[in-house]
Amino acid sequence: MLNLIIEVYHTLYQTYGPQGWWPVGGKYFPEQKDIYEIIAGAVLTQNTSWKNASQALKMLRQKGLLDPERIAGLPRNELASVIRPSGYYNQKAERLIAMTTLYLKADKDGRMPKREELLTLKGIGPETADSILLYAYHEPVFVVDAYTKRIFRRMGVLKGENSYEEVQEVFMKNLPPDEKLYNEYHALIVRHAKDVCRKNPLCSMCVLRKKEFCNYTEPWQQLS
DNA sequence: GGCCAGGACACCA
DNA sequence: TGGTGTCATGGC
Repeated sequence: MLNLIIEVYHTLYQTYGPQGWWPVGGKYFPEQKDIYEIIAGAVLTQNTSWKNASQALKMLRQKGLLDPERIAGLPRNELASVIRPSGYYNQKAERLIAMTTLYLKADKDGRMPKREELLTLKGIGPETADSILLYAYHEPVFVVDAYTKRIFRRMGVLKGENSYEEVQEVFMKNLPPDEKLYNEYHALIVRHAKDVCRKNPLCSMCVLRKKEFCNYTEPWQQLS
């Protein structure tokens, strides 16, 4: 299992190369985007294409609102109308204001928000919380999403484990705690799922791995 | 014109 | 716990 999870990473990286998700940043990449912008992006992209989310970010920037102090004090309706392109704008406006308030509180204390704190906010679930910790604060936390579960279940790596934390544990036990690795791996999974998984009736990994270990068949294939 | 995206939550059995 | 409905725009 250990080799498999690492091997898949290398295969994906060799196939697609670096995905350039939120800049790896920190001391390694000084041009890193502002932490707050990454946080806002994480909320705005929930169940939404990055194109739509970035449109909303652009609107915020144009109006000079990509600023936690201003967003925290903005009426929900006003914020909602600005972030409209990201969809779910009423929900997201409320979530973004709550998230921003927590960000400011932590920042004032010179620290980062804790995972438990993030999860107490309505609308911040495990994936968004971990995305914020990983992509904004460079914490070595593996981000699990629906693609991860689907792909690795098809491959047989995941079997019974279903909950977010269970799946996360499988990856973190089998990978070194390297935030740059986690950053790239998650982005590569999303890239591959979009490129191949969705368009191919067979397991996506079959394409990369030449059907060496995948025995997945779609339900309609089992019938015939 | 239908499908779905870098989710989360309330509600129900 | 597991399944389903809801939130909503814009790109393909």
